[in-house]
Amino acid sequence: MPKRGYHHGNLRQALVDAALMLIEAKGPTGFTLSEAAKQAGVTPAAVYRHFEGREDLIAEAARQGYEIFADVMKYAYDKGQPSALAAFEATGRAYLAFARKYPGHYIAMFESGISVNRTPDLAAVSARARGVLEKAAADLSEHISPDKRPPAAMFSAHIWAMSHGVVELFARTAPGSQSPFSPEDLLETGIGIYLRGLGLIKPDD
Amino acid sequence: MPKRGYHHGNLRQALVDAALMLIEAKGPTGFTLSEAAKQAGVTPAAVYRHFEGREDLIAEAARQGYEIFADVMKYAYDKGQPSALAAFEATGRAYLAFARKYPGHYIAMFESGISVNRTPDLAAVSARARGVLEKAAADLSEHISPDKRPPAAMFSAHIWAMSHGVVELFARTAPGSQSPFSPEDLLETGIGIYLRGLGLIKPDD
DNA sequence: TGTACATCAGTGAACGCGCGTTCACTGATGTAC
DNA sequence: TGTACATCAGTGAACGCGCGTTCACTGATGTAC
Repeated sequence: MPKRGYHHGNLRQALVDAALMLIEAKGPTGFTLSEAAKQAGVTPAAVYRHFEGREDLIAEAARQGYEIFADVMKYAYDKGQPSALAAFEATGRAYLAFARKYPGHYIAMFESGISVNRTPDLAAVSARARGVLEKAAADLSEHISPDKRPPAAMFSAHIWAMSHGVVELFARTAPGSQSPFSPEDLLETGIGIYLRGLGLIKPDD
Repeated sequence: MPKRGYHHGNLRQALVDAALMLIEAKGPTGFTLSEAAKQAGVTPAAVYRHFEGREDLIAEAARQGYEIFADVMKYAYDKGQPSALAAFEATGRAYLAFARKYPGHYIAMFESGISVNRTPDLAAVSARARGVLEKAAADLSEHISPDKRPPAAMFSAHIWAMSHGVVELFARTAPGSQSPFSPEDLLETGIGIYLRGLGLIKPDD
């Protein structure tokens, strides 16, 4: 911690970080402006130099989350190239890894109730994230014979839903309490079975 | 609305109903004891004749939700008999139907942050609900050759996760805004592809 | 290099609010005789 | 059938609390000359 005089130096980001910690620790409900300010070593009123209010601060936390999320997904996608299948599976793993590594961001993004259409910024970055997943799905979709190919947006939605469901139901609780399987295993096998259903993995592989 | 004297008559249930309405309308955060009391036409203090406090009231709402949920799932399961496949698919549809029809209960159960282990009652009824899904999965699992059969608890978890994900991501927003597919279609096709992956549906069906 | 001044980022006191909860109370209901 | 009394379900006033937000302010910083 650098010495701190009257001026903070980087209060804006310090507040976002504090908000993320609080959200992670106590849920989006538990987060309060005052506490975030206190944790950043500053009066509640100081927050208003940098944000319009409580909601605005959460939105910024979510925005940064989407930014990281989109990057992470893109990186996984690229790494899986040139195999469409490998790229797709990698994004699935990346989803869960993101939720685990950035729980505060994840909660701000998906559980805080802030709308993705709150600001153009937020809408843009969330669209970018969704775009990566849909691109991965579209690539993969090329390998399915056209007559039995579901829309790419549909199966990217399936995978997104399963990933989100695994996070919410099985990755959030005390380890091992909810289910005998790790979230990673659950998602890996789930996606595997699903892809087999699409004929993209050999039945006996 | 029956006439109301000094005594309410059925305040306990009236409070639960008010809580459900409020939760549905404003999320688990928006719900307050005082407002629920007001909506039931009663002083906030009266709540304490029937509940230990705010949390206790939410827990009761969740408990009633699990009760309905378990019944609904069981009914769907029974209706699908004697076909294990039909029974399983019916429970999937019932899941989504429940989330749609009882949004307040659903939120109280899965998004309010109350622990299922809060009381023995709550734990029991939630276990009953999960039991139905696992039974349906176990039945179905009989039709998979033993050497390539995943644990029943695992694929019931897969389906639960996908169902929950569909509800959270696609069934909660303004109709049609989030996705070009209806949640029902999404879940139906998703489960279909998944079951095909397990070899339980013919590849070209 | 030194000084005057504009700009900016924080303070701290105050606000009104609605919350959950408590308490002594009172009005209504039901039951024993 | 009537009366006394116990029980119960509500009232209403009060509480302390922490919240988000506002305001006039002041201390620190940077820049023009």
